[in-house]
Amino acid sequence: MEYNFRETEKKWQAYWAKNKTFSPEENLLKPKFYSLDMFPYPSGAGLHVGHPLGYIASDIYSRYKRMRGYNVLHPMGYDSFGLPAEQYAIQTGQHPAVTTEKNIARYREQLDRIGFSFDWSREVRTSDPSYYKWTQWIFIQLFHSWYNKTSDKAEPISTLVSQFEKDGNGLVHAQHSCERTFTAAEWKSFTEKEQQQVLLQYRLTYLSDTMVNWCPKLGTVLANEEVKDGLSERGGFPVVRKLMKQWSMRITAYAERLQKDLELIEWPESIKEAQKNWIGKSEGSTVEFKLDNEIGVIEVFTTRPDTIFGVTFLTLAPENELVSMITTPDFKEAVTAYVNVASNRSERERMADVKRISGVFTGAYATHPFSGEKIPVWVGDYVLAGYGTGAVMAVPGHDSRDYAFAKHFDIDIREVVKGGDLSKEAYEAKDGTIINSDFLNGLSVKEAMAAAIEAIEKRAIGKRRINFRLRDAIFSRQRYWGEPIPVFFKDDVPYTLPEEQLPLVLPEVDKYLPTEEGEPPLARAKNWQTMDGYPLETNTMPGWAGSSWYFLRYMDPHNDKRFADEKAVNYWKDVDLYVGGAEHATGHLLYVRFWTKFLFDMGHIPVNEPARKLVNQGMIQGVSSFVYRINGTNTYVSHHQKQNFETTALHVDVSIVKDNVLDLQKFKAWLPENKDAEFILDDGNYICGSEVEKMSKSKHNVVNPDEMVELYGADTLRMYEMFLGPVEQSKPWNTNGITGVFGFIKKFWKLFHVSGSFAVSEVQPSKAELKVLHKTIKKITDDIERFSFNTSVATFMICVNELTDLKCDKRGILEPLTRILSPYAPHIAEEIWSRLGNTGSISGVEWPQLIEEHLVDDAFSYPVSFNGKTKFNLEIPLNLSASEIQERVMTAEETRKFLGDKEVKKVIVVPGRIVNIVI
RNA sequence: GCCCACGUGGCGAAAUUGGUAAACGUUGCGGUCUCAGAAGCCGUUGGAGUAAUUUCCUUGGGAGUUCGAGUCUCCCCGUGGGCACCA
Repeated sequence: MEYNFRETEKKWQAYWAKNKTFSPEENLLKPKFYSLDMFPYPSGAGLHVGHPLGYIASDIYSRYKRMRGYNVLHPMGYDSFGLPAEQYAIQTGQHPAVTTEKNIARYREQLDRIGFSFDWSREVRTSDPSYYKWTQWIFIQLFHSWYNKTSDKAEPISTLVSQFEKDGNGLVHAQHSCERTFTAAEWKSFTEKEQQQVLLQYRLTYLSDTMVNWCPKLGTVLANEEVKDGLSERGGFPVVRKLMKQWSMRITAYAERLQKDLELIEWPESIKEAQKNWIGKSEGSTVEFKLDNEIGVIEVFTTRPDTIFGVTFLTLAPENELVSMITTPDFKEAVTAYVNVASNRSERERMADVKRISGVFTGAYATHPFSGEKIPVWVGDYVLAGYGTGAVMAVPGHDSRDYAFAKHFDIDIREVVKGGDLSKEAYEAKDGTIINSDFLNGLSVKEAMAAAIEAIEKRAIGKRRINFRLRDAIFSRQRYWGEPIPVFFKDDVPYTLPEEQLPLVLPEVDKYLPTEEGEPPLARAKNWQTMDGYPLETNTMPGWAGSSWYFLRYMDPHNDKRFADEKAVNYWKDVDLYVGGAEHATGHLLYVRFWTKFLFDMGHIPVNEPARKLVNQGMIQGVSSFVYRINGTNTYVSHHQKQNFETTALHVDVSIVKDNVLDLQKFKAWLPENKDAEFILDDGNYICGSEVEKMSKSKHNVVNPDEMVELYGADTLRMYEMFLGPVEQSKPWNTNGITGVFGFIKKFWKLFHVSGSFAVSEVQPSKAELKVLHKTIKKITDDIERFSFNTSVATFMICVNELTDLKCDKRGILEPLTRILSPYAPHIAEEIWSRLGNTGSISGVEWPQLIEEHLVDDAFSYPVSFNGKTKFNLEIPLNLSASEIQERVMTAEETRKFLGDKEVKKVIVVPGRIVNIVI
């Protein structure tokens, strides 16, 4: 009679696998629902209790949608290229493919035990050649494409070549990095090599000398989002700026669309906001300032053209080429010294030093285009070479950086927008009236902006312009464990491999380290370096390449003719529900949008965005335990006495700590160096310190789900993880409440038992029982639709308690209840479903119908308060449905008996709630 | 510095459109069962007053809108996240 979850869960997991219960049908007439989880990187630490949080939520939703008649695609796979496997390989000499395979097997085993409804026949692995064949194929498509700003989409490179042949590049409106202009005749006179070099500067993936984030310790370049505060995200090693020949992806071509299309998708505001910040669109104008002595002009970019009359100096970035040209002899020495110091400072130093103001006067002057005033030109490292034009018009009155600079060097500060107090700080608000500004006087900031831009354009000294903070994404990595870039070099110019030669398989190497000459590990491979005698590219792709299109591969994962068949792509289209962590906001989630838009432009897929709805699951954090070692000794001091000593806090494995008390025997056995450890105790116990942190192997705070499944079963684990709180919220893992959920499963099982044996009654349910059932159906349906699974668990508990009180044993109630429980606790639901005499899986059964009449009470009687005093009970006729009553407006006549002669216009009744009285 | 989110019992939390705040679980306390324990089961558990039906207070702080505010508006405080010399 006791519910045997171990046996039952194993039985049904085997059943699902054998019957392929969760493979979607080949039925294109049925509506589709594509439910996707971000696939995991299979790390050596195995799956921890944080991973399943999002997977459980999407699994509940997927199972629900299946019962609602949708053809559901719910796949899972592995993001199996990555740095940890490679670093492990460097240390042990073991091939990353071997460790990855082992880790995947472990993940799979752990995932299976939780009872997910994944269609494993569609599993993908990014490190599998049959998969990365198509990652390489997409790379080749990007290589052979350019971004035409006129049509506002990517086009084949051939359309660009024909424009060059017709008109040269003067009229081409493209996203590119080509600095020369040429005519059609010149184009035709170019050698093959010259033409290829030009084309490279237009391709959507291109090779160029780029300032990159070089991490010497990791021996590789890193993308901007892999660098945090001048240190590598993985490992925390210093990162320096370095000029290197690198592949990049021209994501900047899509900046505008990536920003604008955020409006079309149902993603969390915080993610949209993060992407907007990252893209960093700013609208403004360029302005030219003519330099004295006919040297030329300084072009600046400003978002505040309205403050142009407040300009009292110009500042150039130290790297700006103009600096050496304009500096007058008197200032040469100082300027050269300053530029040298600035260029030698590392990115990290410059960031750490934001507060320090530095700069130097060049001796040169420019003329203000409107007032004709002489404006001094300075050099300052607060101006970035890589943004805008590398030069700014300084308006100290209305920009805090210019203000600080002017104060420091005692430069004139001029007020041109009314509203602030310039003796204290710059007035940056875009709100106020323009003063001291000639033809702009009296206008608002907004009006002045438009007027100033108009005047600038009229005089042809500048143009309206939009700048983006977004940079092109560096695409090469000097690593082994990644997709080889399908490119060879002829005459130093890159060419892509013929598509029929894909995949370009990762070669074997003797060591996973760079060569002595500093070439990437792939340069070690024998019989690899050439393609018809031409050398192959030895860089590999970054981690995000494989994950930027995997959602498409699941649609048709075994196709070797196309990344996915057209029919499949047109049916499944895009992801309806995407669940994953918010840490990918400006990485994966931006790149997958970029590649989707590109594939859409080229006509390969019918959608412009990869995922309609995104839900971020929170992180389940670990509670780390600490021991305190007295410095220079092998003595550990208990938490409360540690302030008396100089100690170092060390992470200790959470499995040998219970309620903050350390198991001393286990601690001694844990690590060899602990064998002779001594302790200073509190009341005979060693008390550990604790802290909430991210779960990770190195912090020894990882809790695996296996243990929970073993103790309480998968259904309890699933419901408990949901019960912990909203899916979106991060929270530390604790098992305090799990007995409550475990008790629920047991009580539910008990409902089906009469004196020890399984039985249900065929008697018609009572009114009260039907009310409990339909209340629950309504609540659970609402909860699932709005992704509020924690409240569902509470609802189930209330329902079971009420039915237990009613001693309900009727099939008419218990059978539909089993159905709505099945997405949450599928194993016990399947078992009951089969014991009730049904064949087949409960997962294909229809979701029970909600009958609203059952929710209506026999009589409504509401306590009503009026003016905080008058109290009476208001009764409402029974013959109205719940929704009718909700909207029912009572007439004055009906209410007069309660409120006497007061003039009551109407009374609004909300079932179960207060009444609104309008007088 | 800028942008965003959040702040409710001892704890995790609920309150869906502005409508009885604290559902559900846990912890603690009391009881029942037991040789004993585990597991069940029953009662109680925001604060204050009361012998008691019951009354008053309470959603970080302050103000406002409203018949009515945890929910809406403004200011302040605190926590978390994103961006960070981006002109």
